[in-house]
Amino acid sequence: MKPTIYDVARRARVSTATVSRALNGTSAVASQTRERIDRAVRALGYRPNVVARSLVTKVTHTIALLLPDITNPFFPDLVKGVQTLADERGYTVLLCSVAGDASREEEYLEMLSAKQVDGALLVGLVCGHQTIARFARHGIPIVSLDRNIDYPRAPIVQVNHRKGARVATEYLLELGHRGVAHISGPIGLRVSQERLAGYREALNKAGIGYDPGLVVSGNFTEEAGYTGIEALLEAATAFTAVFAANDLAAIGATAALKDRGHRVPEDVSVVGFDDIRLAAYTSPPLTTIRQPTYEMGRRATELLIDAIHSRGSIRRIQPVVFDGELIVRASSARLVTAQLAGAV
Amino acid sequence: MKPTIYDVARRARVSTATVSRALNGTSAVASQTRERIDRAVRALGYRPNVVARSLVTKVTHTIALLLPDITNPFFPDLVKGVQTLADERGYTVLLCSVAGDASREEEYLEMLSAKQVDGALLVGLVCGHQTIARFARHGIPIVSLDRNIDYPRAPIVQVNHRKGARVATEYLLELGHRGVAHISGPIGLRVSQERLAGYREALNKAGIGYDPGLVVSGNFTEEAGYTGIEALLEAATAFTAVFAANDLAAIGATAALKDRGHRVPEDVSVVGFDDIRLAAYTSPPLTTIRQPTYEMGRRATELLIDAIHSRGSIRRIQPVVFDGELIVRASSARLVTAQLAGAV
DNA sequence: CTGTTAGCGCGTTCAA
DNA sequence: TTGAACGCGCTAACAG
Repeated sequence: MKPTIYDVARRARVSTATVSRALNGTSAVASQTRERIDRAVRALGYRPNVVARSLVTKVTHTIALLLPDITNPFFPDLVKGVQTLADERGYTVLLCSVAGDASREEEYLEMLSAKQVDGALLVGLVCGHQTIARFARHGIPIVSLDRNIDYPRAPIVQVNHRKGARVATEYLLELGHRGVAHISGPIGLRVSQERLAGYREALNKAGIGYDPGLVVSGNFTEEAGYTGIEALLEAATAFTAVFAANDLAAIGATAALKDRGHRVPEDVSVVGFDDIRLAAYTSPPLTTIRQPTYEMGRRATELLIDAIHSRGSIRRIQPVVFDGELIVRASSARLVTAQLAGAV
Repeated sequence: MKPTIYDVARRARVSTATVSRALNGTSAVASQTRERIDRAVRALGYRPNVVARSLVTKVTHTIALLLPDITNPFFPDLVKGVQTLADERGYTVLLCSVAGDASREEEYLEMLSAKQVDGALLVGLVCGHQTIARFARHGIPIVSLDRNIDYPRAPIVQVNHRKGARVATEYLLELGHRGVAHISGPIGLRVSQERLAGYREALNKAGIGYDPGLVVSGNFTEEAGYTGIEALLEAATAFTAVFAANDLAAIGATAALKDRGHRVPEDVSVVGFDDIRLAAYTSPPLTTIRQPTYEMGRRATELLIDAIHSRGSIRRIQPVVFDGELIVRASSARLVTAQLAGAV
């Protein structure tokens, strides 16, 4: 049987209250008493039962991290950031993959409330605002990452998708490209809309009219990038560059272009978004917008833990927004006149 | 305030014991009583406090997953497998990144015991056997993934590294290569040793003497692959192929070869190990040995949960070993005679 | 500085 | 089929 605080108390000839005080530093304990207790603890190999402790203190030192799918290359770095900061602050993290399924998200949220987690980090959830609000009303602090939510007291951390997309598109424009296609994410997602908006802003500023025929929507997968290019090629509107809403789609797009006999970047330039690890190693290496995912994970967790400690006394916080950074690699190149004739 | 079982009992005009029985199906309750309880539960939005429940039942329905570093591309799929099965069985997973640091591993193990997790999945830990044994003696079931441990009652899941390495090397040999270099992992790790052993077995079977000058050790990183090739080139022992102990190293090796003006695979063939997602997209796409990581995660978790349910009545289980699968891509090619002259 | 006494929210005897 | 009473292991008053 594992020793309890009672065993320690008996061995050290004190009350359990004193043991508790010695262990938690709650109030002063005579140094000789403390020593007797320490000895007893060591002799018995005693470790406080945190479940019992949580029952009375109401804190579990556990935070939940909800995200769609850990295998999305965008997430591991984020998780590491969360993990690292949680660790520094003495928290432990419960990982929940919700698979982009609203009902699963809701189930998990309910369970977390039952599990008495101290806080939750919500990444890219798709469930309705009221689901989140209901959860938050349980009194559990939340931080939303990469997703706007209505709940007023929840800090939000996100990247400036619009600006990143604009920078990417402007870069392509500066290289001389005029026919710039875009493979967007799911049209329902704010992220997709923002990136599309950034793309349009850049075109606008350059005095180039927006051509819906140059935009296809996908779902952030390689397949979507591939079929997106196919659709674009069918549509027959000429283009010499494509800005994909994420790296995976850009990679699929590159594959499709190659399969159709177009060289990247000689015939068509490709730019992605995210700078997943893979991006540096594709053929050709992918020009993209880097998201500081590790840092975002850290920052979001920091906000969450701060919120936990300030127990409700949180004023509405300004969203923390990170800027993406253009990483130029070999998948993009300056437009040359010969290229125009062969524009696809 | 969140409603407790007492609130439900009062509202349904029964005792808390009856509410408990109705909720858990522990023993029969009259259908009309049950209905009153159900109504009360819904009206109050009651959810049992699992912390309190755990204190008495001693089970938390939580398992811990300890691994070195989630950003290692080898892990996300594994985590997903774990996650998926845990979910199916009603378990939740606590993620712990131990960073390949033995003392951190030990700290975590202690904490997990205090947190009363029901079981732990240990992946690639580096701490001593006695540390694990001490933890296991707390009565917490463990499953070791990709790491042998002495503790007799712990199931082990692993891939046949030796066989995979042998298959990879044999493949290179079949392509006609004779000078096959190897970039190993840290020499202290069993994984590294096994893969090295597989490499040697293949050479042996082909009647090729083992040349220590063709083997350099790294640490499974791209950098290690890069510097490994540099060292190999300095050493001046000619080779036309290299088998890297993992994909990351293979990618680094490829980069180094290219930087030195050698073409892959025309001048040197490269084969990796793991088949991380990235492998299909490098330039050239990497030939490698695929590990069924998702399936391994599932299986390991299944074993763990079975162990939890059979509470100690577990006999020593045979290790579950998965075979790797050779995935041929463009980084490897048949040796041509012209190549021999230019062997590096 | 220390001990006594109450709970925290549940599951689980033991009677009825 | 139900309720009263107790205990899980711990922290938090309140005295002394």
